Amino acid sequence: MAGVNKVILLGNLGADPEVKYLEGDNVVAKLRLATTESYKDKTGNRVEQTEWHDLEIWGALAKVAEQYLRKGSQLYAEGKIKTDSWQDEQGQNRYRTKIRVLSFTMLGGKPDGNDNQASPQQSTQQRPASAAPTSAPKAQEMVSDTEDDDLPF
Amino acid sequence: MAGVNKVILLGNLGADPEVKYLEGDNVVAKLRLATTESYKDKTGNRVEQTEWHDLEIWGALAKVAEQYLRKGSQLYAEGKIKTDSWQDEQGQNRYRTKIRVLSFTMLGGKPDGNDNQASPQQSTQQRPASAAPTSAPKAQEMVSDTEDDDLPF
Amino acid sequence: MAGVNKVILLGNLGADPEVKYLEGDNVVAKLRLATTESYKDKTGNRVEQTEWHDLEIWGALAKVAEQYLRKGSQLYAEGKIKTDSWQDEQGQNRYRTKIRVLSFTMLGGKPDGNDNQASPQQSTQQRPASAAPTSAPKAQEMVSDTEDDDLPF
Amino acid sequence: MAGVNKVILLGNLGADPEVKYLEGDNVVAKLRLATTESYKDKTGNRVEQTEWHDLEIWGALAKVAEQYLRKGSQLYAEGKIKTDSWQDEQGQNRYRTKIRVLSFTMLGGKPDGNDNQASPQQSTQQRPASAAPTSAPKAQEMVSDTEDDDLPF
DNA sequence: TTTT
DNA sequence: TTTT
Repeated sequence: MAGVNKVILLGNLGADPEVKYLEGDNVVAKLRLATTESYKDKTGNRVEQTEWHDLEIWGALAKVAEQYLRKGSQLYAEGKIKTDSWQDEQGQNRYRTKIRVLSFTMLGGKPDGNDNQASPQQSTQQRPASAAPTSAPKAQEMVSDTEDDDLPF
Repeated sequence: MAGVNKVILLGNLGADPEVKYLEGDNVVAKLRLATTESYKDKTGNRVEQTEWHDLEIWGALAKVAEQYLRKGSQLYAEGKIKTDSWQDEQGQNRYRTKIRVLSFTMLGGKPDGNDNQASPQQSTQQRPASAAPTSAPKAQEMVSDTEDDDLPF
Repeated sequence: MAGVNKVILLGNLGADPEVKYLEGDNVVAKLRLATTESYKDKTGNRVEQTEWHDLEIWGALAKVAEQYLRKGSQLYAEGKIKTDSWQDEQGQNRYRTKIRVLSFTMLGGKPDGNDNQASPQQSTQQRPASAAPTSAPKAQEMVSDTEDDDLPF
Repeated sequence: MAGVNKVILLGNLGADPEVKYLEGDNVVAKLRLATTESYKDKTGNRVEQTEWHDLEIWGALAKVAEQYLRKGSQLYAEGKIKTDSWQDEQGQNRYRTKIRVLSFTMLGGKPDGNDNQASPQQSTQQRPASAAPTSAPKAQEMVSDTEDDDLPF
């Protein structure tokens, strides 16, 4: 049966995106996103609880993330849950769950550091010139993974 | 900042719920849910990809799950992502991600086995009499976690 | 700023889809979907409240709806809210809100009538032969609007 | 059958909230929220399309909205669709759809006007003293409708 | 007008 | 380990 596997997150980045350029013009960006929930415990004290999420963004979307997202950025993201499993050296099953982001939009949060946004020059330097998007979306657009990418997952 | 951490799943149970009655009248039900996605690969062949999710349900909701859900049941669930982390014996960081279900509704899928639904007697036997819900929801209602439960997580 | 306008519905169809074939090979299917909520009022009585939604599905998705959905079908749908407004003959502002469905999946609900599913022959008769999908999705797949359709809305 | 009727919106307010204090300590806040979508048309031009939504917030949540939300505020909101219908003087069926907000969180967007947030004094003046919340949430918390309110809808 |  |  067709299923639904949908995640909606709104939070802040714990660090700048980590971007890797792979063979075949593939790109992946990894993000750490914190979602904080605040509630009152039974004694009436306000408690904050933060959950950290590993996000993975592929393709053209990853380049947008690289260009616009920074540590501290406030982000709305939609995606799906993916759990990798493997056996470690001790023969034990290991699991790691991440969110495959399919679309996101940057919100008003102010990123960390001096530049409130990386200059195109800067980020171009970190990647092959051929990877430069010909028509980059603006910073505050909803960008979507077209999923016509034939990535190996 | 207040965040959003929301998961929406629709799939089928891989096994009957595992229910544990804890001290202090707490109950937890653990479920394995499969969400299957079907798409065409680049050669035009239809491919099915199944993702397995660990669901955790607490309190009165867990009792409803115990009573009505079975291996094969089709389920719509909403909840949030929670990742537990700890150090194993080798001192390595270990992670396990689950979905804390906050509401669910059972869909038309036919559960496995002879009884299409566990009899109240059966499931009552597995738990302290005091835990019997005075006014159980019907099978196909949207049931919600009130979260006034002060559970330790 | 980029926004989010997302609707998630799970309910039953109040009638068969109404399908119209337009010029230029466009197709639109209109559905009426009921979502029922059940809760206890202050006197402890269980109350059911049903909300009716106007769904609109375009393109290839509409053809899938025509082929597989029937009065009574249980449906999970995602889409976005669209409100049309116009002035009536009295010069008053009129509004009508509908859900533009972008993907859906048919659930286990049993449709009405003798056939539990319209035969392809039947539904083909109602539309131009050229509109027949070359590779129709199966009934219980998640089908998505590609939105490369350049429709006038 | 239990259904799902869920709306997720992220956008900006077109005006300050309109708040009404009703008998029996009930409060309702009405908001106009714009969600903007941006895409490229077939000629490659970027097009912006804005959808306006009527939001309705009840009870304690309404008071938080009154206190913190302003024209221009960026808002994430969850709720459900409600359509009112009635007959007008000409005997015609009329419909009006709104979103009953069940939780929201204010994002980083800067509200319009001189004060970036209404002072408690200001907003207290507009309402009966008895309506003052004893322990107001902070501006950027996710606030939720408890729905134990027995409102007539 | 659906469903349980 | 589910489902179609």
